[in-house]
Amino acid sequence: MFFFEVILVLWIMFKVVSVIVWNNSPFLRKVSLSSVFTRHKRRFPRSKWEEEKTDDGTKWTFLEHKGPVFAPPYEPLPSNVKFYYDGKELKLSEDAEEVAGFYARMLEHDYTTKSVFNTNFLTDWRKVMTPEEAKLIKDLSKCNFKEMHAYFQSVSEKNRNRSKEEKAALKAKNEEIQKEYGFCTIDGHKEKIGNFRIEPPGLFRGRGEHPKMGKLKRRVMPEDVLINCSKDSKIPKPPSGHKWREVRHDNTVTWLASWTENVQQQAKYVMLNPSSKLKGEKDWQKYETARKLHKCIDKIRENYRADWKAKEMQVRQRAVALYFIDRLALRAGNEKDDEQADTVGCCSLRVEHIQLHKEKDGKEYVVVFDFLGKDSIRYYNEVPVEKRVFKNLEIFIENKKDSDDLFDRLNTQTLNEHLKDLMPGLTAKVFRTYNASITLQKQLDELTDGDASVPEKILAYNRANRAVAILCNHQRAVPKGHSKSMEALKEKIQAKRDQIDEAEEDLQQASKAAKRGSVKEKLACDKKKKALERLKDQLKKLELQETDRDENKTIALGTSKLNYLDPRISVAWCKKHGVPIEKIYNKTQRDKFRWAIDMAGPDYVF
DNA sequence: AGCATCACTTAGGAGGCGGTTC
DNA sequence: GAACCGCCTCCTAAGTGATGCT
Repeated sequence: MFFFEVILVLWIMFKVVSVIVWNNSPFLRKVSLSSVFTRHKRRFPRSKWEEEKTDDGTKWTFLEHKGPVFAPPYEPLPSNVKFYYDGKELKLSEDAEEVAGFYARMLEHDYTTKSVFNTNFLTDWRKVMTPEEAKLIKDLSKCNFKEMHAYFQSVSEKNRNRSKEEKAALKAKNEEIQKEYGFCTIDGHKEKIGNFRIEPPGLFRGRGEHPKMGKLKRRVMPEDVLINCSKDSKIPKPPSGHKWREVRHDNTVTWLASWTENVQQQAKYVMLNPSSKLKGEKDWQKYETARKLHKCIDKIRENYRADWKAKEMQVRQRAVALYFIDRLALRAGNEKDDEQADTVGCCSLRVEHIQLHKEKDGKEYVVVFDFLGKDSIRYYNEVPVEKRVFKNLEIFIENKKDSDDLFDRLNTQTLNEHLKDLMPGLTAKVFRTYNASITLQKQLDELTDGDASVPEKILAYNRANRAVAILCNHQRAVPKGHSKSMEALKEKIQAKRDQIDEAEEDLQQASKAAKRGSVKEKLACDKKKKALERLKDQLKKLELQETDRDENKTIALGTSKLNYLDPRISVAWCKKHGVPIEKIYNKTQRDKFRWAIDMAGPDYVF
């Protein structure tokens, strides 16, 4: 019976903590009493039924907007810009010309060297041709797009060289559109919309070896578009002569408009900007879930380590997968069909993606991961693991082909179901958020010297950020001309050093003169001292810049900053160390994280 | 149960812009 | 005052995970 008392006490404690956490929500402060009450009711359902009834996933009660902005209509080429087939000039029909233009623009891109891209393009292009055109044009290598390509280049050149007035006029026009279509009214607040422009037609640019690359993404018409808004709002007007596919009033979703894209048959949505309350609240919740994981992570780790010895193979696989997700911040790895690029995450790893080494480079039980993850970004990592993990992996790959699933008894659904039992709201992706944020916090503690200058502190911050980006495998292409710009920087540094040497000699002379000399000479000496100090400061700055830039060349910091790092950690660090928040977050980021900037004091801990 | 669908978050690249440097 | 360069914004693809449907 003691057992039940413990459970009861724990339950009450949990409830009390929930109320405290809930009432600390930055989003609650300006909310009316009635909605607090609604929320309160939602947190304390009297029954399962009432929970379902009240926590019905309502996202808004009023939503009004002007609908999306459509891509401008096609402008035919000037008649002097010609297309040739098999050496002969050919005037294309408008539709065929437009699609040819999509290809012509990409002539210098890598895509046009890929046969999948070219085949898909030709197939789809021929579908929009007139029967005569389609009869003639059967071989892409006989197509000459060069004049079209040159024309587009000249147009963008002209655009770049627009006069000040033209640029200003264009900017004003864009702001006008932004003002009219870029905002909506949701529950009494004016909020920015994220993507209010409908995607223009073009050629599908899948990432990696995508089987659909080069296919035609056709023009979206109002007749394709679903509008979502309040019944009692001003319903957006479709462009004249057109009508919407449907107008609905679904307040259980957050999108304002949607359509289905024709290449992959995927829904696309017009949604709110990250600065909106709706998105901010969701973001805050995400970090609160991750903090909850922090509180029980030790238990969960214990739990999966124990499961490495489980009798059931499914449980063992689950435990090893979870270990990878936790320790290496791997993604869950949903199944994919073969209409997409072949990429994997943890649960979809295949035997061919790992190598087992009993010993490698002096380390025992090393697992080498080598696979393409999201966006076909390569994940390569040599990881020494516990012996038990290693032995399990040996069992998992026994009698399997390279192309077989490593975790054949496991998928993301079963994994997430298990996680839900360990902690409410826990899914595989929470581990990524958790490990990213906790890593930032630990690294900041470790790397920040309280006495250092602000630029040095910022370097420390970037290094902590970088540690997270490496953990999450956030990569980018090496910027064009990186090595060149590094050399230039090195030269600059050398020049600065020479300058300093010179200035030092100068100063020595001046100080000699000052010792015996006049007031004037003393002043001159002081001046030189200051000049030297300035030079040294500049050198330090340059050297910091050098380290920062080189360490960063293949690592993208933005993704983790935007999606994985609890902003309150960064805000607290800034406040604690006197670093202006603008040094860490730009305008967009400050808008997105306003809730955290307002909320976190210097003592916030994740 | 097993899938398809839906909604929403996470992701890197392109291209423009604005600051810096010569 | 032009060239250069890095950063920022926009864009949209590619994930995750819940829910709906058969």
